[in-house]
Amino acid sequence: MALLQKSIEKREALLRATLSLVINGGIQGASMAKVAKIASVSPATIYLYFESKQDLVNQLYLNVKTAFANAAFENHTPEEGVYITFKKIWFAMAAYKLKYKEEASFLSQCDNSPMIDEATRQEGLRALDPLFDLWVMGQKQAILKDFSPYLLYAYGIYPMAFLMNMESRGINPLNDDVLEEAFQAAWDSISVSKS
Amino acid sequence: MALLQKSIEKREALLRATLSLVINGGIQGASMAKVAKIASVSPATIYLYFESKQDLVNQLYLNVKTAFANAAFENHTPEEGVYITFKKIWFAMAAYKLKYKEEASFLSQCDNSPMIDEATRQEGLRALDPLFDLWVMGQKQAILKDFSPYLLYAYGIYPMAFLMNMESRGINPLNDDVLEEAFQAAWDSISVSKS
DNA sequence: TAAAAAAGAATGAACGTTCATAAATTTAAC
DNA sequence: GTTAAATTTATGAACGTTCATTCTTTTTTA
Repeated sequence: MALLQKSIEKREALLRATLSLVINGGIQGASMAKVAKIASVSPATIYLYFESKQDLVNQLYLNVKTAFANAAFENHTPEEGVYITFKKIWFAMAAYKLKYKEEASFLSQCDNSPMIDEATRQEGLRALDPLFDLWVMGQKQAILKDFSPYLLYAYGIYPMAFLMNMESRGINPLNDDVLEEAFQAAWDSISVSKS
Repeated sequence: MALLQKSIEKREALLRATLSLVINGGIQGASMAKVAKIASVSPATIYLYFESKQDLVNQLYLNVKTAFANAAFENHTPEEGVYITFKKIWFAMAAYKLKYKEEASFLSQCDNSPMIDEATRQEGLRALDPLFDLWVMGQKQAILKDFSPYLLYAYGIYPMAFLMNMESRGINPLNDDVLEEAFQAAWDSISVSKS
């Protein structure tokens, strides 16, 4: 038990080391030697926990994506209606990204680069299933536009990544007012207009 | 003159080679040796045209970003009003991204990774100045929401990158109808609602 | 023939990964 | 309950390769 605990800690230290290196220098900035050094471990030890560098990065991706989804759906209560539920998810996602900036930056880096296996990417996407269910529910009730789930995601969620990037670089700081504006824009883009 | 022409061609061959390697394997997939081979040139020759690998990638970024902006503002006629002008820009951008998928994929890869110098990134952003002018114009006329330019960009333009990624992976094919829907979502998100 | 451009070979450093070995832990015997 | 064998876990050095870049030489151009 103590052993298992120790193993888990070492595994997580390796994942954390990889995360911090990737966000600062991309995947080519995260060499196995550097990862090992930061995690206070021999390079060879990494291979007791991960098959390869690719496996290490894939698992990091799944880890972070899952944590993100867990945060997003922490108080998931679809019975409260589409608008309230979406708003909760949206702000929970924003809160996660603001709290865990490194993780958020890593995820947005992964989404547009060939760094992650396509299979792993697909697996990660499944963590967002509750959101896709909500799309369907909203469309049945004629609250959400009759768009493909990806189009709804592109406008409902994806822009957050851009805002977080700008926030991280200090270009466009986020506060509660800006967040409210952003949410309003998201809702206006995906919801059926009331005119 | 013939020499200059030849030089320009060789330079462009190098940029093209880099582009195709980066989009398929990220920046670490684009080794100088591979770039040289694809451009039918010795590795040493690259250094007659570019200072370093970083310089090569930076210049590629500026090249592509400029071409993108040129396409976006090709028929730029702000005197036609905010809505028409934005719609023209939006569809011109979409057309460029659909026609030059490799370039579009490269740009979206650059935007979320530390692959490009911050200074170069800033320089590239300036190519989009006409769009930012349009934001101001729209806000003065109370047509566009009173958001920061980045927030307007996040919802007006940025989602396109996501849609193009999905299109490229064959996950969510784009046709004229989907494009119209996407534009509608963009406009609804950034424009003052008519209620 | 002088200068510029390009080539290929060579550079040391860094890469991901593996190897033989050493330390730590568990198991088994008494 | 102690000890010794067996097994697991971890190591640092070393592997062959590939990296970005440079050096020397050859080819092309003016």
